[in-house]
Amino acid sequence: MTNPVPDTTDRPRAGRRRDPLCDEAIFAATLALFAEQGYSGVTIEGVAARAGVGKATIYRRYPDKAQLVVAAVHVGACVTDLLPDTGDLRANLTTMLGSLMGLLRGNQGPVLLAFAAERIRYPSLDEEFKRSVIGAKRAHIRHLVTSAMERGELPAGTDVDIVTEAGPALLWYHALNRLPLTDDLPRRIVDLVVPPT
Amino acid sequence: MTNPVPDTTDRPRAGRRRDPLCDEAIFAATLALFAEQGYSGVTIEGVAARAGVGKATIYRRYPDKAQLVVAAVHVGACVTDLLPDTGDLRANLTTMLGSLMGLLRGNQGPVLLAFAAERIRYPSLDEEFKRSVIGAKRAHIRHLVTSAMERGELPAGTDVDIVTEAGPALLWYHALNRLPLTDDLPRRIVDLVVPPT
Amino acid sequence: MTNPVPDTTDRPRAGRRRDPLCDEAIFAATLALFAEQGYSGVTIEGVAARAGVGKATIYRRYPDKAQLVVAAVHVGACVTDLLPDTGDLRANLTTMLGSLMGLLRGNQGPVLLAFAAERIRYPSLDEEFKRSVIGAKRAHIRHLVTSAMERGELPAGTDVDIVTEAGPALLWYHALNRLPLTDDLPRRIVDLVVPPT
Amino acid sequence: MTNPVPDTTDRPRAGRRRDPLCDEAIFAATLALFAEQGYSGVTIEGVAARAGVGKATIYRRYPDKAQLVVAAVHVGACVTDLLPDTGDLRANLTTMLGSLMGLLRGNQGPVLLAFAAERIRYPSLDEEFKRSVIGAKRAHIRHLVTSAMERGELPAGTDVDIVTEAGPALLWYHALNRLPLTDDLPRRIVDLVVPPT
DNA sequence: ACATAAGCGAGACGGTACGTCTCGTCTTCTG
DNA sequence: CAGAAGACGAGACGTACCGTCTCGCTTATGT
Repeated sequence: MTNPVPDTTDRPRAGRRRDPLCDEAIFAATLALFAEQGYSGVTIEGVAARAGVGKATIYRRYPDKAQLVVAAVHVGACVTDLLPDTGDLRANLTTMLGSLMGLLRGNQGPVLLAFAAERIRYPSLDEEFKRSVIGAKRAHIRHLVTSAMERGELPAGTDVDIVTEAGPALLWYHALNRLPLTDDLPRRIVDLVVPPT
Repeated sequence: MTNPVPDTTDRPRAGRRRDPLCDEAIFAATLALFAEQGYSGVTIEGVAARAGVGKATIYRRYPDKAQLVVAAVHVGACVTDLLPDTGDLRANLTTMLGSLMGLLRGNQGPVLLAFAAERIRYPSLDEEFKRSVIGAKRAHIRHLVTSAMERGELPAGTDVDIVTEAGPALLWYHALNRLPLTDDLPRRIVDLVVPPT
Repeated sequence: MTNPVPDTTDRPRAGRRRDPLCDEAIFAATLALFAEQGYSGVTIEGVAARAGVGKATIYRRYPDKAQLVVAAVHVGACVTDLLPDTGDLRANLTTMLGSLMGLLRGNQGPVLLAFAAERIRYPSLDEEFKRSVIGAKRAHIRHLVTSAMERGELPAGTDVDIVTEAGPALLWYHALNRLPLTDDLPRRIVDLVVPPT
Repeated sequence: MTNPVPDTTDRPRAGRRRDPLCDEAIFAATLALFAEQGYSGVTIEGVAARAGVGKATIYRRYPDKAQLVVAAVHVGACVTDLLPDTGDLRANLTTMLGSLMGLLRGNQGPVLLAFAAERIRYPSLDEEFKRSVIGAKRAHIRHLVTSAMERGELPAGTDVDIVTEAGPALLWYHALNRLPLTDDLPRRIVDLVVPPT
C-alpha cells in the first residue's frame, strides 16, 4: 500500500537475492552423487539433504533434474588450461594426452565417465559434454597437428582428422573399457600417430 | 541372446511354456518406446500396456528395466561372423572395421550406444557388453595384427595393443560423439595404423 | 497372449484383491493420529508410516486426505438400533437422546464432530451425513412425537417440527460448543419440550 | 480488536506508521477466501496476492495463519448491538433470535457457517468463535431469562441453561442442516421455550 | 484322467522420487 | 522504519514407476 506507481520501472530486482553459498552446496552435492552413483543416483531429495538445502531452493534454480545435473557437471568438468605450442609436436601431444589422462585417472574421472555415459541418453547432457569437455581440447590438438604439418614434422598428405582424434579416442576407449591407464600410454599413442624420427 | 532369466533346464519342463508372441510383443513395444521417447521414456508399465501383457510376464524374462532395454536393443547387435584371415592385414582390418561401422550406423546403432552407456553403471552389463560386443572382435583383430607382424607386414617393435585398439577406439569415438561415420572411415583408420607400403 | 476371447465376460474382478488388513491398518492409524493430534495432525505420510503401508495403498482407497478422515470417522457413526415405541413419549425421547449423547460422548465423538464440520464444505459429505447420522433418527423422533400427540400426550396444536428438532439441536449445540454432556441432559431437554405432567 | 502483534508502545513511535489501508485489504482478502474455500483455502500467500501486500506485512500483524483468520472473521462476524430489556421476555427473545437469524441468512451467513465448521478442527478458531459470536449474545439471553423469571414471567423451577441455549441451538441446527430459515422461525422457537400465556 | 506345474493378464502391495505448494523466517531494496 | 518482493529450510501434497506378490485362469506335461 505504499506507492502504487512503480515509477522507475527498471529497478534491477526486488526481494532477497539468491544465496551463492546455496549454488556451491548444490553443485558439490550433485557432483558427488553423480560420480558415486551415476545420473539415476542423483536425486533432488538426496542433493537437497546433502547440501543442507530445501528442495524449493533447487527447483528455483533449475526446472528439473536433468538441467541441474547438466549445470553441475559443467562446473566440475571445466577444461584445464591449454598448454602453449612448444614447436615439438610429439612433446605437445604427449603433454595434452597426459593431461587428459590425468583428468580421467583423477578425482574427476568417475564424473567424466558418468558424464560420457549419460549424455547418450540425454541430448542436453550431450551438448554440454561437447562444449565443455571436448570442444576446446579438440580444437587445440587440431591446431598443434596442423602447424606441425606446416613445419614439416608430418608428411604432407597426413589425415589431420584421424590424427587429431586418435589420441582422445584411445584414451577414452581405455577409460570406458577399464583398460589400464598407465603412465606410458600417452607416449605409446603418440608413437602410433606421429612415428618417431 | 537367450533369456537372462533362465528356463533352468533344457529337458521338457512341466507347466505351460512361455509364449513366443509375448517375447515379440514385449520386444516391439520396448523398441517403439525407446525410439519415441528415449531410454527414460521406456517404462515397464508402458511396455506392458503397449504389448498387452502383464508386468510379471516381463519380469519373468528380464530382471529389471535396464536389462530389458539392453536385450531388446541387443537383438540385432550380435557379432557378425568373423572373417577369415586372408593374409592381407590392411584388407582384413578394413573389412573388420567396416562391419563394426555398419552396426553402429544401422538400426541397431542407437541400441548399441545405449548399451555402451548403460554398462558404465551396471557391472553385469559391462561384462555382457565386453563378451558379446567387444570380446570376439578384439581377439580376432589382435590375432590379425600378430600374425601380420610375424609375416613381416608390420615392423618388429610394433605396439600390438595400441594397433589393435586404435580401430575400434576411433569408430566408437566417432559414434559416441556423433561424428560422421563415412564410408571411407575404415580405410582412413587403417592408413593410420598400418601405413600403406 | 492367452485366449484373446474373454468368453465368460462376467468374471467379477481381475487382479489381486485389496487386502482387508490394509483397510484396518489405515483405519486404525488414521483414528489414532486424529485422536492424538486432531485433524490437521492427520498426515497421509504419517498414516502410511504408522500403518506400515505405502502411500499409494491409501490413495487407491481414498482420493484425498479429507475423505480418508471422514471414512475412518464414519465407521463408528452408524446409527444405533431404533428403540421401539413404548407408548410413553417422555421415556422414548429420553432414551433416544441418551443414545445420541452416548455417541457424541464416546470414542466416536471427535469423529462425529469432524464429520459434522467437514460436510459444510463438501455437499456429498453433507448428503452422507444426513443419510447416515441424522436421517433415521429424525424420522423416528418425529414418529414418536406424532403418535404421542394422537394419544393426547401433547396438546393438539404442538409444533411437531420444533419439538422434533429441539432435542438433537440442543445435543449437537452442546457438543459443538464443548458444553458438558452430563447424564441428566436428555431428561432436562425432555422437560423442556414435553412438560412433565 | 487491537493488533495482536503490538505496536509496542502507545506513544507515537519513530519511523513509518502502519498503513490502515493494509489492514483493510488484508481483512477483505482473508474473508473472501475464507467464505469461498474455507479455512484451508486461506493461504498467506493467497491473501498477500489478493490484498496486493507483502507476506511480511501480514506476519507483522499476526503471528500465524490461524490468528489472521480469527481476526478477520471476527471483524466480519461482529455482533449486532444488544437490544435493551423491554420487560417482555417473549418479545425480547424473538428480537434476539430474529437478529441472529438475520446474520445467518445474510451476507455473513456463509462466513459464519464456515467459521462454525472450521473451529471444530482449529482450537484457536473455536476460542475466537465463542468469544466473538456466542459469548455476548449468550450472556444477554441468559440475563433476559433470569430477570423474566424474577418478574414471574417464567415458573420458579425453570431450567435457565436449557431455555437460554434452546434458541441459538435451534437456529444453528437449522442453518447447519440447511433447513429453511423462515420468518416465523423465531416466534415458533419462543413458543416452545416460553409457552404463550 | 487327472494332478502338478508353469505361464498369463490384471492389478494391489511397500517403496522412492518426482515436482508443486505453503508455512513461517530472513534478507534486500525503495520510499 | 514500513512495505513489496521474494529467497530460504522444512516438509506434506498427490502422481508415477519400481520390482514383488497374489488372484483366477489357461495350457502343457507326466503319471
